[in-house]
Amino acid sequence: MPPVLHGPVLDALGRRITAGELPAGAALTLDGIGAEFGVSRTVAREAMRLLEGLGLVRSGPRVGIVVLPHDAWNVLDPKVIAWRLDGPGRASQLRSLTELRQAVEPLAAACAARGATAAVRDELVGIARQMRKLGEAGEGDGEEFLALDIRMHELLMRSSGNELFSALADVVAVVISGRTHLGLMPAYPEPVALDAHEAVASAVATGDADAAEEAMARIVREVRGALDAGAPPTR
Amino acid sequence: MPPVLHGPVLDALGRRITAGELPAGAALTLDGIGAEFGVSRTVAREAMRLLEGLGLVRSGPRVGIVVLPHDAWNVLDPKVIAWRLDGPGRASQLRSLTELRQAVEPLAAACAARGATAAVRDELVGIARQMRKLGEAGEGDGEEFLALDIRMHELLMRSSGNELFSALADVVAVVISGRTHLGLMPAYPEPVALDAHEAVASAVATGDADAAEEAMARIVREVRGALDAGAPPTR
DNA sequence: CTCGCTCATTGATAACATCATTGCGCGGTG
DNA sequence: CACCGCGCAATGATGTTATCAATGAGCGAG
Repeated sequence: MPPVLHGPVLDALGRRITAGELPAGAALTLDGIGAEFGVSRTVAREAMRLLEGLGLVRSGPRVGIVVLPHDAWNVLDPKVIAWRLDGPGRASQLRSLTELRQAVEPLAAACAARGATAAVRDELVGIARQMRKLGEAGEGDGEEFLALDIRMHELLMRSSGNELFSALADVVAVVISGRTHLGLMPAYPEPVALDAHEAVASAVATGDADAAEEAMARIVREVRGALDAGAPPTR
Repeated sequence: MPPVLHGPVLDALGRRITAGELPAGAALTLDGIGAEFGVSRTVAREAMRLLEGLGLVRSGPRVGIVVLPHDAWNVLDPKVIAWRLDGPGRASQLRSLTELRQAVEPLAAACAARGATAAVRDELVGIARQMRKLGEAGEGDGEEFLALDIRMHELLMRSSGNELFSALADVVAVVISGRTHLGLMPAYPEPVALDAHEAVASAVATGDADAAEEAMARIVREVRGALDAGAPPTR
């Protein structure tokens, strides 16, 4: 894919705004953007349109491009989420997203238990087995364990039969990855987490929706507990 | 607000794509769009960029603008949701969204019970009281009852203290409204629904998170049951 | 069958016209 | 003299058009 010119501009501005470096009410102009990034007004305009579509800015004659307050942002858009997970609000964003996971993943697991294909059920069981092996070997904070963890949650979300849950699969993947790379992951995972992952896999494999939901709720509760312990609420 | 020129173009194309009128793989050209809507290439391009940002299309030199398969769409974006709630996939979209509500609203209610302001707690109790009055008077399918219903759910989502839940408040409002206007609302609401709404309000008022969560789960279960009865699953 | 050419179509820039918004200054008034 | 309202001009977005560069899909030649 050719690196489209407005891409870097959009990215830079998006980061600045979501990081709070450009606070609500701050004003930009197309000429200013064009001059700073060395691009034409047209490119600056396209980046601005995208930002407008994300609810980050509003533009009007004479006023230029004004940054909107954060409650106007499309906080569910993957781009916005990615930007915020990079900036200073990382911990807070991780907490919000984990809360969303807490709401969605148990139900998604229940749906998957009802609708997953045989291939998916098999893969889940295999993943859970490997996770236990790695976890008991002290590789609970390694990349391989992380990949399995992500794969399992992604499989569950995408097999839920609900496109809205599927759309959240990438977000969940980023959150899981963020937790590991923030160093919140113990080298030896809590046995309760390994048990719960196995329980989810076998519940989905046998089509037991209630058990899958309950086991997944245990997983997410543990995640949230670890997060709170590592970074106490600052609200 | 001045009717920006690319707005109608974006809207029309978005509807066509989400409605399936332009299937995945269909190709457009900027000149074609410009000619059809009587706008310049620049405006057509801006509309296209927005569509690209929503994951509906991809564009490249020589290939024109190609419609992407639906699993690339930003199905959580409010614009996409609104379009799909209008088109032929309305019932299916309503089911998906209700499932999302089922996941999110109970937890949001629990959070609200922990963090809502005194003013919000009072308003919730008042709303529940009015809802019962209207419901028992046979106004359960009226606009006034609908407005109260929406207001209550919106208040809860926005008082959850989680911006991601807040962002879903509009979506929930549209879903509730859609249910009424699809004629799935009984003139006399189920007494269980009125009871549950009152239970949520009083649980939040007293700060009982568990009770709020449980009562909200009852509400959403009832909603989903009504939806399934009115439009049996076609998956 | 494969390589390479061609041309349609997007990507990007520039110059220009238009128009809404806003802030400032002018004049009138209490 | 202070204050308020009105209109005007500066500003910057919106939209159009023209032009060139880049690219890649399809086709034709070898």
